[in-house]
Amino acid sequence: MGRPRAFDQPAVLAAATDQFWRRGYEATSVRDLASAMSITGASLYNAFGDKRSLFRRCLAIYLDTHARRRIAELDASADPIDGLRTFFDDLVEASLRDRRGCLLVNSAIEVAPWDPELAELIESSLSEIEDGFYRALQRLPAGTPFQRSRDARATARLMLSAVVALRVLARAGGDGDRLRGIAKSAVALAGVQ
Amino acid sequence: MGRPRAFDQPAVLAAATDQFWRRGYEATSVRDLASAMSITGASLYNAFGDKRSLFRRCLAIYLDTHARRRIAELDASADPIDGLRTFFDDLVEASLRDRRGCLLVNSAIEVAPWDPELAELIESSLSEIEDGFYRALQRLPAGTPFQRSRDARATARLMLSAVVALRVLARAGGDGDRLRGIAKSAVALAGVQ
DNA sequence: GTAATTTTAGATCGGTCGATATAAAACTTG
DNA sequence: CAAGTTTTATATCGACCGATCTAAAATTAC
Repeated sequence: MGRPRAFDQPAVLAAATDQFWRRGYEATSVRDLASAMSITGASLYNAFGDKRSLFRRCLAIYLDTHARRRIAELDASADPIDGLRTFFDDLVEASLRDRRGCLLVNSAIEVAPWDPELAELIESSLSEIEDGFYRALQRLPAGTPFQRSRDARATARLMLSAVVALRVLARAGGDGDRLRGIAKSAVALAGVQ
Repeated sequence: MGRPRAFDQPAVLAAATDQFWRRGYEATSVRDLASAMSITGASLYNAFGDKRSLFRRCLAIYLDTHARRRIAELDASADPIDGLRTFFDDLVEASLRDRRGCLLVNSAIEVAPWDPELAELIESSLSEIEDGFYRALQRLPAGTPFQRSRDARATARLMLSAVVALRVLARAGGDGDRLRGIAKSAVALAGVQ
């Protein structure tokens, strides 16, 4: 069986993800990655293949541990409006605390135009978020002011926009008031206030 | 006073802008730029200084010729709702036709976190867009359904979100239905439908 | 025409890029 | 312990990075 790996795979993948998340794909060199992961370049190529393959694994892990978790919480909320409010409030808080933005959104701009396979992964993740909002809107009681006036699919798409833009603006250094305004309006789309 | 430049400055700046717009800052090399501008590397450095200075000029020109133009048209519209509808319909059309996204939004993600001076330029441009929406909302007649129920500043911020996200999603290859749904909901924020 | 000035073109600087070759070190299996 | 296998560390590959130097070409002012 040969010599076992000396490093903890999930830990070094998390370190690589952090690099890609902060710096982006192009600006992160293999040496940056190896240094952040505390392994050598040879070990990196040996264990993960080339830079792109490593990025793909990091993005997939990110989507599982960050993006899908929030949607699952929204689905699990007893009241959809409470769920939406929690979703956006948490997202604003997290975005103000951590200015890296969202690896999914960052990659949508930097990677998707040049990598059809990753573009498909990114596209399907965005659809998962949109669909999560759509399900929350469908759960609204029949008498809610929302139902009479708006198209649930189009509204879910504007909520997805709010998520994307929150992450972009937070990464660019936007102040908290703007982010909170976006969140407030996004929740209001569901018909409250 | 010496030999005059052989190239057309606005034209080569437009060519450089296109490179940065399509490929991003990091992935565009000085040789890529010189080739696209049909000048040599030495001429580039001679006329525009280093890569960052050239980028700064390209971004400033982009903001003047693309971003501010749309806001001015919104301000000039007779009916604010018509103006908003035209704004978003045109933006969707342009985004589907041209998948480069928006240099401002792309730069907000790639450049702003690492360049405080450019971050300030980007931030103020985003504010100009937000303020344009705010002015349109303020122009709505007093009896409009919008005025009673929503906060104009927060609504303008969600409209800004729609612009940002439209550009991100278009660059990532999102289909037209999603983009049109965002535009529809964004216009509906003003109280119609 | 001459001198001064500026832009050209091409070569090249040290440094870093992604990726790999080599071989020593470390572990499993028999 | 010995054979076999895999991971390590180091050095290095050719290519490209941003930036600059040199010198020829082109134009001005005098």
